Formats: sequence, structure tokens, C-alpha cells
Amino acid sequence: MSSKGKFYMTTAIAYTSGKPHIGNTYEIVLADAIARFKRQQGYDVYFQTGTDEHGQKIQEKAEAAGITPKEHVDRIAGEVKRIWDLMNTSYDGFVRTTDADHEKQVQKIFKKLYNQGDIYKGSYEGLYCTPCESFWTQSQLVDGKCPDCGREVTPAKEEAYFFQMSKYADRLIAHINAHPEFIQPVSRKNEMMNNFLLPGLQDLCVSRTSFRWGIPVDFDPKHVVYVWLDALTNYITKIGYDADGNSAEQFGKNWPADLHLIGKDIIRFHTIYWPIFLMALDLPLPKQIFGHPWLLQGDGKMSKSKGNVLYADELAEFFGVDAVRYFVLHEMPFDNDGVITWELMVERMNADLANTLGNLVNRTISMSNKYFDGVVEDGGAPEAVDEDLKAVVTKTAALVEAKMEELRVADAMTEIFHLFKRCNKYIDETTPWILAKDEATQPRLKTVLYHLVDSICIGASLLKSFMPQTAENILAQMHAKEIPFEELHRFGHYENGGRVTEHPEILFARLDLDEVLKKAEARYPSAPEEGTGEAQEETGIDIEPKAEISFDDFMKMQFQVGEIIACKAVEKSKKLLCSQVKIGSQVKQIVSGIRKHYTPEEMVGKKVMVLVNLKPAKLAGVLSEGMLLCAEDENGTLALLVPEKEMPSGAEIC
RNA sequence: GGCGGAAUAGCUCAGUUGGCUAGAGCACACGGUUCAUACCCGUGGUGUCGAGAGUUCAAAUCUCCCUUCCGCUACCA
Repeated sequence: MSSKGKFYMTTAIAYTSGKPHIGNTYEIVLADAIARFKRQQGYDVYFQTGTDEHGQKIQEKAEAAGITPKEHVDRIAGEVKRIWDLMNTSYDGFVRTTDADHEKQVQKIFKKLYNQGDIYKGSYEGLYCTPCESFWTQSQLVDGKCPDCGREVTPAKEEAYFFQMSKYADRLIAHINAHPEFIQPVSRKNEMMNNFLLPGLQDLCVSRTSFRWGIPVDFDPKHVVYVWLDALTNYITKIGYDADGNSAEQFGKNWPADLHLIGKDIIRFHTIYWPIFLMALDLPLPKQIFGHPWLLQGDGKMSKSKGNVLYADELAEFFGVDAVRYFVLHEMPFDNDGVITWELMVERMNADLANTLGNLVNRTISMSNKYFDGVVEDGGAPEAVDEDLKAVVTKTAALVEAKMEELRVADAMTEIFHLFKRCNKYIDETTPWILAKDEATQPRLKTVLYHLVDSICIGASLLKSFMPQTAENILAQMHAKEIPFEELHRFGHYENGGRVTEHPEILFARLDLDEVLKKAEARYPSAPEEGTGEAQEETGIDIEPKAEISFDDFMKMQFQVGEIIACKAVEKSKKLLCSQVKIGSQVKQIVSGIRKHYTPEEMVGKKVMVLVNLKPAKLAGVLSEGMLLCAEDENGTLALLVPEKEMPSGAEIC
């Protein structure tokens, strides 16, 4: 195999809090399509994925389940791997952040960065803003006061290590400007620049003392290394980086990575913190970071809040692995979120997979059998109409390559399906069933079928990166071998006189939407309470724990029931509502960030819980004299807390 | 509030540096065809190219303004 050079790509490592759903699975399938295509092009690909296994949330999940954190992550990592394998993804390396080698290197890296002064021990003493409940580093303070509210900060106990980001900011800005391809899509580059880099980077906290399930800082064992320094370094530790300078050969070969494929939510960590860590380690930066959009579950039947999360393995049972690969790759545009629904999946299945592709293969094989006992040979009777077919078929590889170069995987697949559609049209143009009726046109008929079989083999060879099993099935039915990538731009690969299978298999069966919806309804009931099993299990939410407070502290807070007697939107703000709240005999004006969840009209008349004795503050220029209490879920949905039974306004909450 | 992006056919979207009757896929309707998984091929749109104004021989494309939506961020007492 002639190599075009190495290509090292990664996915983000999956957080082991639970089984990955279809949205998580999207990333590995996308990565796999890219990896397979690069291999097909002749690159020496190393494709790494894995799991992120530390953190408080995992510690608590394990405790709740009555097992050790290690047992928990072993189980989830196994589940992740099982789904990645089921989806036929061709990763070369699977890293776990609990791997001994990784943990050892993270400790070394931490120490190295500490020794050279990039990491410093920051104590929170004197730097805690009680009203804001935030810790600040010395460099973050404005005039020695809280940068958020401008009030005094007070001493606190917790200590932590910080990474001095600002030291490398200018170098990073220069790098990003000099390498416009570094952050993809480019719109993300502006966000990083405008929101973080240009205003000035804040130092990053890189250790925790509040939980134990992490990699201990070996020279200060009450700390564990906090998430990003632990997680991001997987990209170098797994391929043999050694902080003492004894890196493995593979590291020398593969680093820097050519592509980090990640979700758009962690772009900041990969395009700011990760490059700066690497600069501090004196390592070259990855060539490209692509923050892909999300694949969302479209209709109510699949919403997470109803407990109907879709999983790749279950979808694969419905549709087959390659169909699921096709759905997720096809429905995902380059820089907008994609949506997946049952209707859409059935439509893609029927229109693209069954009709266009499956039927083409089937009708071609059937005709070859019917007219020539399966023998396919070039009859030497070309006609002008063949030229356009050949032109479309032979240029497809280059078109696919161009799209893949831009990571536009959905568009690349569309090019391949364009080839198959062209073949269907060719059948209509040449009407083989009419040619079959006349002995004189037999050579022409042979030629037509040869062209079709050859075209399909070219198409199937291109399809291999996206739908590997299907490509293999098609080629097997043609009794043909995969055509090397560099040969795909020309016609005439099929062995003259070759024979196709006698019994073509249906590649993709058409589905009836109503039946699928019925089955889906059975599997994912609309009313979650009626269902059983894991899909219905409420997982609960863990939040960052706050420092313990005394009873006296608690008693300082005055909670009362308040009745909202008037409410309007705050004009200068997108999120704020300004309410007049009657509390006993007085009326307070309270501003709350709940506009996304409540309209002013529906607020009026509600009896809500109010923190009354909060120091008044101005929000967007409007005075607020208290706080309305809300519950918030993981999606940021807010729910006002209201008394469970009718209570008068002003009633004390205690 | 700050920065950025988007508004084009019923749906999802293409429309390169302004230039010939504004496109594709899906859906829908009609026609053709029958090798095939009732498939495939062809034909069909009164689309105010979000509203308004401007520049130009010419604007979906440039400028201004308005409206709505989205992303990141700040804020969310």
C-alpha cells in the first residue's frame, strides 16, 4: 500500500456516566467514516477513541448503585465499546482515563507543569465572594474585589492548583490567526476569539479536593487532577508520550494529531486549553479541531424528558447497522444541528436505501441473470448515451474526495447516491427489456449491463467508508472485488465474462411508516409512567457541591411565600422578567431570569417561594429586591417552586 | 447587554467575485415504462428570494434600517 503519510485522528472520549445514546454515537460513526475514507485514500491512519472515567458525578453514581467507581466505569466502558463495535467502527486505539499508563503520565505532566511554574497552587483565602458563591484567583479580581459584583471577597478554606493561561494567550492568538483551518467550522473561531482570547484568558483550575475519584496529584495527594488536564491528555498518553522525554516511537510518528473530532460544546477546551497545555509541554499543536453539531431527537416520542432516549443498538435492531450509519451521517449537516425522527428514518430508508440503491442492485442482477445467465461481458456496442453515465460515474470519486476534504460527510454521501440515481436513469434510457427482444441488439444489451455492473461496483467501492457492510454485500453479489481508490476515476474494472450471483438479496427492505411507528410506540411509550425498564429510570442530577454552612447561616435567610400581582418583561434583556411580588403587606420588585420558561401573563397570580432579605441589586438597570426560587434540570428548564397547598402571601418558609 | 450567524418552493436546504426565464432532494399531481423491492424515468410551482429604503444598466447576492430566529458569551438575587 502506497502511503500518503500518517493521519492521526481522535474522537472526544465519552464520559462514562451512562450508556451512550444515538446523539453520542453520531460522533464515532462520523469519525469512522472519515477514518475509513482516509485509509481508502492511502493514508496510514491511527484512529483513537475512548472513555473519560473520572469525576465526582461518577463517584456519586457508583455510590448510589452500591458499587465501586471502578466497577461502574468498567461496566459503562464495556457498554461504550460494545456499541462502538456494533456500529462497525474501525478505531485503532481505545483509551480509558483509568488506564495505568495514562494515570502515571498525567501525574508526571502535572508535576512537570508545576515545576516549570505553569501550574501554581492557589489558595482561595481572601478570594471568595459569598453573594456570588464564586471563588476567584488573585489575577481575576478587579481592584481587589469580586469581578462580578464589585463587592468584597472573603477568606475561604479550599485550595486548588491553577494553570496560568494568560502566559500563552498571545502565542495561541497568533497561531489561530495564522492557521484559519485550525478551528472548524470557522464560525467557532470567532466565538473563541471574541469571547475568550481577546478579552483575556482567566486561569484554569486544574485540581479538586472535594472528591476522590480522580488521579491524585502525587506530590500533594489530597488533590486530584481536575477533568481537563486528565481528559485532554489522553490524546498523547495513549500513543506513548512520556513527560520525562522517553516517548514511544508511536508518539513520534503520530503526534501532532491531524484531526480532533469533538462536539461543539467542548470546542473551548480543545481550541484554547488543550493547545496551551501543549505549548507548555513544548509540543506541536494538533492540525485541526472540528466541533460538530448535535444530532437531536426530533419529536416528542423521543424526548429525553419522557425517558424515550434512542440508543444505537435498538435502532440497529429496527433498521440494521448500515441504515443507522446512513441516517446519522445523512441527517447531519456541517454546521447546524440535525434532527432524527422515525418519519425521517423511514423516509431515508425507503427513498434512498431501498428504492435508489437496493432496487438498482437488484434489478441489475436480475436482468443479468434473466438475459445472460448471470454472465456480464462488454458486448462492444457503445452508444453516445453511455458517455454521460461514464462521465458521472468516473468523476464521483473526485467529488467525494473534495467533500471529505472539507469534512462534509453528508454531502459526500449525497454524491455517491447521485451516481446510483444516474444508473437508474441509464436503465430507462437504454431500455434493456426492449433490447432483449431482438437478437440483433444482444451485443448492445451486454454492453449496457456491463456498464451498469461496472458503475455499481465503483459506487459500492466509494460507499465502503460510509456503509462498509453494504458495500461488501454489493460487491459480493457482483462477485467483484473492491476497486482501489486511485482506480475509481476510470471505467472498465469488472472482469469481462464475470458472473453475478444467481440469487440477489434484498439489501434494504421497504418499511411501512405506520408499522414502524406502532413498533416504536410499543418500545417507547408516550406516557413514561406506564412503561417499565431502564428507559423509564430517572437518573437524577448531580451538581457541584457547595461549602457547608452553619445553621446560623441558614437562619439568616428569610424565605416567604409571595404572590405575583404584576409582571412584565425587562426591555433591555432577553431573559429577565420583572415581577411585583406581594409579601404580606409589602410589595417587592423582583427580577428573575425566567423569560424563556414563563410569560409575564402566566406569572401573574402565582404564589411562589421568595428569598426576601437578599441585598437589592440592579439587573439590566432594573432594581431587584429578592429572588424567586426555581428548580432547574440538566437542560436548563426552570420550574418555579410553589407551596404544595394554598398558603397566604407572606407565610414564612422554614 | 456584547460578539457572530441565519431568514430562498409544503419540508430540508444550494445559490461561487451582483448578470440571461432563481435551483436540488423529499413530499404532492399527472404522464411514461415494466428489468426490479408497486420500482424507475419524465413533466408540473402564482416561490412578494423575511419587511422597507438605497446604490447599479442589472441585487437573493452590495449598503442602511426594521422584524424574527439561532450560536457563543455575560447576566440570570
